[in-house]
Amino acid sequence: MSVEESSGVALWRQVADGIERGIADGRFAAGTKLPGEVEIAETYRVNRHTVRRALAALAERGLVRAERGSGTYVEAQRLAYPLRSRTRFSEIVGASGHEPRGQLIDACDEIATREIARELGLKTGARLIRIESVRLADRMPICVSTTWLSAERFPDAGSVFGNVRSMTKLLAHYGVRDYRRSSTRITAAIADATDAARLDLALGRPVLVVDATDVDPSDKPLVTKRSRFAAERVEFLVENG
Amino acid sequence: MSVEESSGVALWRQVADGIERGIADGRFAAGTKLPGEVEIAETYRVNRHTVRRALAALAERGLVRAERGSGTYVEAQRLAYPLRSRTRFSEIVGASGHEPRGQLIDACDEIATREIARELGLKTGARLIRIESVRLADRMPICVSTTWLSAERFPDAGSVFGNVRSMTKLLAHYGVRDYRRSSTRITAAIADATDAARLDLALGRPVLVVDATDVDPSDKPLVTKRSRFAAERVEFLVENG
DNA sequence: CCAAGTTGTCTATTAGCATAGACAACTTGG
DNA sequence: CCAAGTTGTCTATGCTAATAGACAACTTGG
Repeated sequence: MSVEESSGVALWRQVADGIERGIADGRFAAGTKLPGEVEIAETYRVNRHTVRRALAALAERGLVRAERGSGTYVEAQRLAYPLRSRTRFSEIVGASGHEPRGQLIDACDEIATREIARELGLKTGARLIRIESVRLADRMPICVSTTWLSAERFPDAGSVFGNVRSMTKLLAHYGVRDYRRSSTRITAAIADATDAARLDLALGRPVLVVDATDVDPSDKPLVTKRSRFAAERVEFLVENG
Repeated sequence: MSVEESSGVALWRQVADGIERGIADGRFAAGTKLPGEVEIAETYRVNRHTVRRALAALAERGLVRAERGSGTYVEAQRLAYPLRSRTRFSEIVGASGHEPRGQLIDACDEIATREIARELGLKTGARLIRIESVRLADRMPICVSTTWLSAERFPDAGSVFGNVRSMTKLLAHYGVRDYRRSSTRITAAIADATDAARLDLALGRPVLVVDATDVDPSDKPLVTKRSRFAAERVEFLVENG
């Protein structure tokens, strides 16, 4: 709690480290409000601006989030999202102790572009169903996905998804007992207005853009999708070897 | 080896920590010369003045010692000197992996002052033998001692010490099989010219002044002494409880 | 709607950090 | 004794840290 003088470690850094330790050891639980800046300043006996510098450093790293007029909150721990051959949103979220949910935003017919046709092993111009959905952990939106399936193989997929609210269940509905992730490409972008609204995210926040294709056990492509994850809510884990 | 920018940790502190780690893991052995300030500055890619700040911090803590015109040296680790009931210079030094040595400087007869007489349980004016000696670990002087013994009980103690060069052996020579430290008083002073010469110490460096009396198993006083330790070479350990 | 409490932003000042260059003072090896 | 290399000290400059105060913008609870 106390700060050292002339130690070669900046005061704001000492305060930031102190708060981070408080978050790590549970004194400041995820989602709760930190003490006000003035109170923190009194606790550490530093100027309020020094506290603000410390909080800014923590916010930069995504550990806390300041809400003007209200307070500064401990960010929920990022959802650990392993990228394996077997990648299932509901399983990953469930395993981390949260309740996975899916929500249909829109479903419509579309014609395959060359890229999507190649991913799905179809011919350019083949009939597709495009599903826009958002997936949540508890009530926190994690990602929005645009999913393409062959309209021939999965007729009426849109309304099916609207009922089961899960891609795994949708595929099971069409007799697909198992599938796996064949390819994953990751990049990042800035949330546009649509992303921001759907993810309940501030405009301009980073999103992780994931292009992925799932295939059945005989490597035949089933679905291809582009998902946009709220970067501050997830952390992809790539298992090497 | 590399330095971080805008981390809230001052550059000089990062450099100091780096050097300290080098000392701790043996890359810079005790007693050896550190690279020159210019070389260190190039290694860490900082200004020489920043290196000097780092070295000053280490010197302040006694880890290094700068010698003008020559270089900056890693201070030998301080000798751990436990202050117990059983305090034997040769045992303590030997246990820490160094070779203990004693050296007679001078021995003469003296008349007991009131203070020394009280310590030794004699009458003021009793005949004493005073021994001036220096004790070393390997070849490094650790302390100079002035030792008083009863001339009646330990006749010719001076020449005996000159031969055995150890207080324990001197006492054994007179049939004392065991003894223990009964009292120890510690204070500090500045090395005078005599201390400095005998301890191979710079003038003005601090010395630890220890007044102690050893007694036999029946608590009869044997010897009393005043020792002056080179403070930068020892570290007294007081075992509490 | 209001008052209290919160974060956000601005100006200003002081102190320390880091850099740069120059030279003095000293040691060492030849 | 000299030259090279070392630490010590001085001046100077630009930048960041830390402090202080004031006010704006916003949220919350009553």
